[in-house]
Amino acid sequence: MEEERTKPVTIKDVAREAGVSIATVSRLLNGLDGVAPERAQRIRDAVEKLHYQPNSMARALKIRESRSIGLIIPDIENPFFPALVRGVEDAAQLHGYAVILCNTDGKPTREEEYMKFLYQKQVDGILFAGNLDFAENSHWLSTIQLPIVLLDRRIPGAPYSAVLSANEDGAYLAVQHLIAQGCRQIAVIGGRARSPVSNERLQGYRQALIDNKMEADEMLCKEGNFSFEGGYQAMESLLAGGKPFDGLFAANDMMAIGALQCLERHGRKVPEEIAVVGYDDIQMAAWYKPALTTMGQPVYEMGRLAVAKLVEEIGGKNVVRQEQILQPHLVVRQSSLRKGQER
Amino acid sequence: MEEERTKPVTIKDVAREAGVSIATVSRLLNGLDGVAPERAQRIRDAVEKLHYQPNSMARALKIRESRSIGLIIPDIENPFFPALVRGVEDAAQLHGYAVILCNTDGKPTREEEYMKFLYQKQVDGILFAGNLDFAENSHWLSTIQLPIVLLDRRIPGAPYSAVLSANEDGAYLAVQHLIAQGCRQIAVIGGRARSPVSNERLQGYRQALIDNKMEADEMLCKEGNFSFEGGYQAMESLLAGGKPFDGLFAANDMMAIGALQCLERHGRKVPEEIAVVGYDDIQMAAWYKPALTTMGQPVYEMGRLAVAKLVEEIGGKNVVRQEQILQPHLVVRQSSLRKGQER
DNA sequence: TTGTAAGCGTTATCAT
DNA sequence: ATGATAACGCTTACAA
Repeated sequence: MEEERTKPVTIKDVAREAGVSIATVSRLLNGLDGVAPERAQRIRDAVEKLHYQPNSMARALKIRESRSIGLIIPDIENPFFPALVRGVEDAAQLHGYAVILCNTDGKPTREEEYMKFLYQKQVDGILFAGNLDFAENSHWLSTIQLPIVLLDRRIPGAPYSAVLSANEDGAYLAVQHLIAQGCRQIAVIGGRARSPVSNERLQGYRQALIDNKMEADEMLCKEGNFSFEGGYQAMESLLAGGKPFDGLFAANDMMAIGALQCLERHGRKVPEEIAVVGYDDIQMAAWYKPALTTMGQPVYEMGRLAVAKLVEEIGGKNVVRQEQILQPHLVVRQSSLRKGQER
Repeated sequence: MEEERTKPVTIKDVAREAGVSIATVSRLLNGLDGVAPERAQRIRDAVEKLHYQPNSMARALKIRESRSIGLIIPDIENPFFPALVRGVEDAAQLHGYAVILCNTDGKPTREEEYMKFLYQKQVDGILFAGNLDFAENSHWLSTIQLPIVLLDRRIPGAPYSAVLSANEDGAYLAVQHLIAQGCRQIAVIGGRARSPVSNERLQGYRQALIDNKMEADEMLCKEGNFSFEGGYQAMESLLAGGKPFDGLFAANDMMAIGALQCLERHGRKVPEEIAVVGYDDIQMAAWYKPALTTMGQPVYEMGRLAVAKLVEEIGGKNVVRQEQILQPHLVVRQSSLRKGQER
């Protein structure tokens, strides 16, 4: 019935079909007024008939915006990130942006590669949840004029807006809670050494000890790489250290669960002997046994806010650098609950 | 020292800087031979000096390929998908493709919207892990000439290649295992009614019953929407049904864990009273207590293979439609293990 | 209100 | 070996 098309249909085809110029088609499609109703209808019919879909590459090239953003995260398999990604994706879609997902494994080289990749891809902006370690010796990053919003972290010296949660406050609350449960020797497992998130949480831990006139003990401070295995190993080493402790704060839930698993293997009772608090409130925290006390964060909301801020910066207005800091909240569960056991 | 640039640097700038024509620059950058070594070096220096990054939009427009692919999935927060996404992402990156991530919540309308969105974005191909009824959409889908590879599902009537795992076989093995553990009345919780994945697993369940001369009982078959809550509700309804059963096969781990939680609430012993097998082998399956017996799939590998196939189809060669079916494997854990308790 | 035409930054054809 | 130059599909002055 209709002719077979093999080439994609362009604005030219629509114009020809409707018997108008391509400029008129373009105007109508972009919602500019000044197109006669009668021709407007003819154009709409043609669009319909030919299944015309504008080529967004051509459009992007012309108006210099691709309507896509990059999202750089360490690892989508880390249970903290899916909810974040979801928030980003939903908000981006609402604003009409496509999201290009990039996993870096936390490797600085991959972070830099992806930045360049995204820049070439002409993304309008980047949501960055990495460590930016490469930036120190990368003149390149500062020369390009690309809106960047930091997600879930503040990076000292990086001149970008950020959306994050109050990690130091959160850790402080977590440790306060342990103390309120009667813990007197509180061990801690941090994430990667250079990670700002980890450092802030460690800082909150220390501050809580100080405010409660307790001593921070180097032997009770281990590093766990934010992973299950890291948490397990750290606990192994804590136990081997011989220094007694009755509480544990882990800088994320994965490590907390690793530690829990190790404690169980060693026959140590949680929370009776050792009370445990994690961070992030991943799904598993609620389902693990014992259920894990942890700090919840408005992750999805963080994703949304970050997109909103990025879109704002892309728009060019309100380019004030700004940190949006959300408050985490304590979720008390079994792993830290010693009922009426103050001493 | 150098002039400040505010506009992005183009191939023109490089050409001027190197004192050659843009054609020569383009040739060098595209690895075509026929550029004098001396000039080649001048060009490379200019590229370096100006931090030139080719505009991939312009390139895409010209050569009609965007080097990006779309990935459509129901929900990144469902623990099955992160590993899949990871496999896709890694492979895509290796092939030089950007991945545009799209969450649909399993809603056919969103799936269709995203398809069109991606088409406009000029993706070179789509990896589709959704439920869209392709028969209804075949018209516009066939007019656009876009390579599509089905991921983790076979969709009846959809004329596309697919990478998936043998769901029917997997379910069959799972149920066989339950029977080997002595189960005689095996209940089942399926996913969404329209989901091909769910249907195949239910089919495997039924076949195993038939081959063992056991009766499938409608009262022991519930639907759980692939979610934790769905599994919980389904078990609630199973228990309320009054029909006794001593085994459960759930079409995914989330539902299995929901069911486990419900069983625990009701004080039913697993695996002694009821043995449970799930599907997917998500992280949590190993850590839940009791640890969940489940069917593992080479998820990451599926992602990789799907990208490989898609890239192949984009390349235009070997456009034979093809199903790549990977084998799932049984992971026996505590939730189904009745030691020597055959009867 | 409408059309013509000049780009956007590339690649590729054609002379030279 | 190299350089003009014409596309690619779109937006947008500028003219009419």
